[in-house]
Amino acid sequence: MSETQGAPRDYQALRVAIAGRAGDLPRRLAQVAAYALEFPDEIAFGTVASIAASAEVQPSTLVRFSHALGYQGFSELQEVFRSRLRERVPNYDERLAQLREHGLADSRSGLLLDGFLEASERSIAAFRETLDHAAIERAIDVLAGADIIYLIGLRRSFPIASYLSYAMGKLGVRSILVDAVAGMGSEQASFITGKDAALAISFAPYASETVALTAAAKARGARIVTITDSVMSPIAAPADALVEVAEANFEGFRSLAATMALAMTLAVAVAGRRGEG
Amino acid sequence: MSETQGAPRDYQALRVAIAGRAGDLPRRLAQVAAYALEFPDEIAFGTVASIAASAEVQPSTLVRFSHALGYQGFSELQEVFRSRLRERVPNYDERLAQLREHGLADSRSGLLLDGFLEASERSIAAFRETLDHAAIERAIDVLAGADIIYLIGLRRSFPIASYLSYAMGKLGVRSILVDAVAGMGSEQASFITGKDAALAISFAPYASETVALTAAAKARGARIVTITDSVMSPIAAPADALVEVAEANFEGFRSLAATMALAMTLAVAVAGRRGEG
DNA sequence: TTCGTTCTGGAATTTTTGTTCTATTCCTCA
DNA sequence: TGAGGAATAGAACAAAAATTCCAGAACGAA
Repeated sequence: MSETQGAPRDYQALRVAIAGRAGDLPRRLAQVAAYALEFPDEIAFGTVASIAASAEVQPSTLVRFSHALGYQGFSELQEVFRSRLRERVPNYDERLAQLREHGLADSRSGLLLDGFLEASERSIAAFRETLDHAAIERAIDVLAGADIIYLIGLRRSFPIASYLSYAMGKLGVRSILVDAVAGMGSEQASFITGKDAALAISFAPYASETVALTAAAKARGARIVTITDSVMSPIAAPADALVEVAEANFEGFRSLAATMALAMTLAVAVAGRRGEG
Repeated sequence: MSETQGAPRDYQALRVAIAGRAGDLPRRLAQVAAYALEFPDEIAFGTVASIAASAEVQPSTLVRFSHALGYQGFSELQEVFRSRLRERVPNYDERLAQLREHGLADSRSGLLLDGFLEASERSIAAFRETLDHAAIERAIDVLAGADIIYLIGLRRSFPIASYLSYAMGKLGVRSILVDAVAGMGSEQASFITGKDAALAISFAPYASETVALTAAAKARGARIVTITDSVMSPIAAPADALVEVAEANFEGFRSLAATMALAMTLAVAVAGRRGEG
């Protein structure tokens, strides 16, 4: 019966309300407030029990928190968090309309293409969020200081390495594409010296040749720049500079979009750095 | 206990699965399939009862639908629809905030990276708007009907060709990567027959070897699929199927994002088409 | 048509979920 | 230092949810 009044109906207003009251809230409620602002998606989709566990409070605390903000119960508060996601994912409706317009909505290849395009978008978005700018600067420093850059990337990473080879060639940066055709890889790599650098690119499951070539380059005194998907990667350890890229995948194939943009950046930035010096 | 296996874990893959099976599904399940593709938000947020009412089916039908797709229950399917909203692509304002947060706004490499990432996004968006679905279907038809697929792409297009070589190898589609190392290209291409197809990729300024190799393949009776940036391209004329892709560029380097997604689509679609037949 | 199989609707059942309640703990202030 | 009041944890409960089950309808094959 009784109408809920003071409680915000939309997410942005709720954020302001939470932030404003966070100071004079009891300990556990303040804890929930901080959690809510940091993990809104959890609040939107979780259950009282799961959120409570994740925020390390009791389920009843969430209900008290909701009451404190003027809601009748937790469900009412949760509805506001859900509305935020309902307020249309950007472009989503337009994209759907496009899909229909092109008659793709019900063809397999249309959905495939859409899936790969979206995986690329997600990769790019995720890379923006997680990227470590300092790491990229270090990578540029190492590569700009090198005499010759050896590009090591096989299988899925080979397109990246070969693109770098093309771009660096165009920009006048001396580089050698180490391809493992007929065991040539280790021979090519044997010319590497302490004045050079190796740019190793590898993603799970890490090609063993890439790991071996990187280790060999390191052993010969070259500096190592690594592009990979995790600090646990076998080519992470020898790296002087490590850039992490986590690509989204679709149908078992990972996007290359973020890594490719990173590769372009490195090539242009290294050329630029040298041009200055 | 028993693990769910065949069922897709991410939304885009699930869409493909639903669309693929919609044809051979019983009446009410097909009705749910159509509803799910049209109102994914409802599935993500609603309850079995509310969704059932909205889709005009019985609650049990939703559970049956989930089972039909390989899930243990409706909740498992719903989780996939929720993941779509969790992984939503941030909008422009959020991106700007990220840029500032990372302090990239005033470093050269940060701006470079942002520029290349944005060029990729623009390419993807533009491709979505201009794409010719029928052309892609024709390309898939030609490639699926071929005995061996010869992949022709040099310079900037070489990463695409080499990626296709990798993906097709993984998918069990016979292909040969024509690389022009030491003039080998024309020799490799000389084995091509009328049962084969050539997939030629080239963008302005078109590499003369690519043009020559494509013409040679055509002369030997092979069917030609072309990925290029204009119908005026020198490899457009001999094409049996032509897919146009216009990539955005930044600092003189064109993105590869849209072309790469197209390449992945072709590889998976061709493998899928062959799997059926 | 008849038989057997698959599909469907709706109620019954079980599980999960949100909320309430109360004993206990933690502060604050005299 | 101890009384009084607010805050909290955790169990108990009631409501709502997902899932299962089964009788009957629809469908396809013989």
